Amino acid sequence: MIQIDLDLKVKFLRAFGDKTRVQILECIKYEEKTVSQIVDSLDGNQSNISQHLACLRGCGIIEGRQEGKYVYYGLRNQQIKELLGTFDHVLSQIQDDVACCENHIS
Amino acid sequence: MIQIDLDLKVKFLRAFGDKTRVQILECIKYEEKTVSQIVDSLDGNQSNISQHLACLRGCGIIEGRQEGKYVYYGLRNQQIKELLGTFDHVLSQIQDDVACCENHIS
DNA sequence: TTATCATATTAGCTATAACTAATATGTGTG
DNA sequence: CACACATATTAGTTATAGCTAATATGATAA
Repeated sequence: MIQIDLDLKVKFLRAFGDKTRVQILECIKYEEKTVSQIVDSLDGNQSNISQHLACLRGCGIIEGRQEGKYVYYGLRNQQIKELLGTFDHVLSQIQDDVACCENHIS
Repeated sequence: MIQIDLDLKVKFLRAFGDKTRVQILECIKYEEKTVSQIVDSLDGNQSNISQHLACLRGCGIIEGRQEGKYVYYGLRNQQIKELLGTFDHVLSQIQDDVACCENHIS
C-alpha cells in the first residue's frame, strides 16, 4: 500500500488535464524537441507554450536541457512514457462511455 | 499505435485533476459506497459531492447503481482501478521531483 | 396520499487556470 | 560590444471550474 501526499498527487494529475499540455506531451513523446519546434508543431504562441512547459516541468513530467541557444524538452523518464501509453490504452477501451455521457460538472 | 480523440482524452484526464474527485476515487477504490457514505467520509456537502460524482460518471470513470433509495457508486471497471494504482506507483517514484519545483503555470 | 429521506439539478458567485501582449533574460555571433 | 535569436517571465484580462444555497426529483414507508 503506497502512501502519496494528496496535494502532490492532484498537482501531478492536473498537469495532464489540459489540451495544450497533452499536445506537448504527444509532441515530445518519442524524441526531445526545442521550444520553437514545439511552438511550430502546435501552432501556438511562444509565451503560452513556455508557460505550459514550465507547468509540466514543475510537475516532474518533463525535463529541459540547454544545448547552445536551444532548450530541449523531453519526457522525464520511462515511467512517464509508460503512463502516457496507459492513458491511451485505458481510453481505447472506455472511450465510448466517455463520449456518450454529457452529464458532468466540467 | 492507438488513436484517441484529443478532446475526449483531455476530458477524461481532467477528471483526475481535482482534490475532491481524487478523494472520492480513493474512497470507493475497493468497494462501492452510497452518496451519503461518500459525503460523510469526505466531510463535504451533498450538492458538491453529487456534482463531482456526475463528473466522474460522465467521464466513464465510475458508475452508479440504484438499490432501493440509495445509489451505490464504484469504479467503472478493472482498468480504472489499475490506472489509479499506476498513478500511485509512478508518483512514488517521482514525488520528490514534483514537490521540489514550484515553477509552473497552475 | 403524505411525509421523509437520498440524491440530483440549477443558478449565481468565487476562485483559479489559461491566454495575450509586452518585456526581460540569456546565449551565440558578427 | 552590439545585435539577433531562443526562451522565460510578468501583468492584466478572459474563460472556465468549483463552491454554496436553494430547489427539484425520485424512492420508500407510514
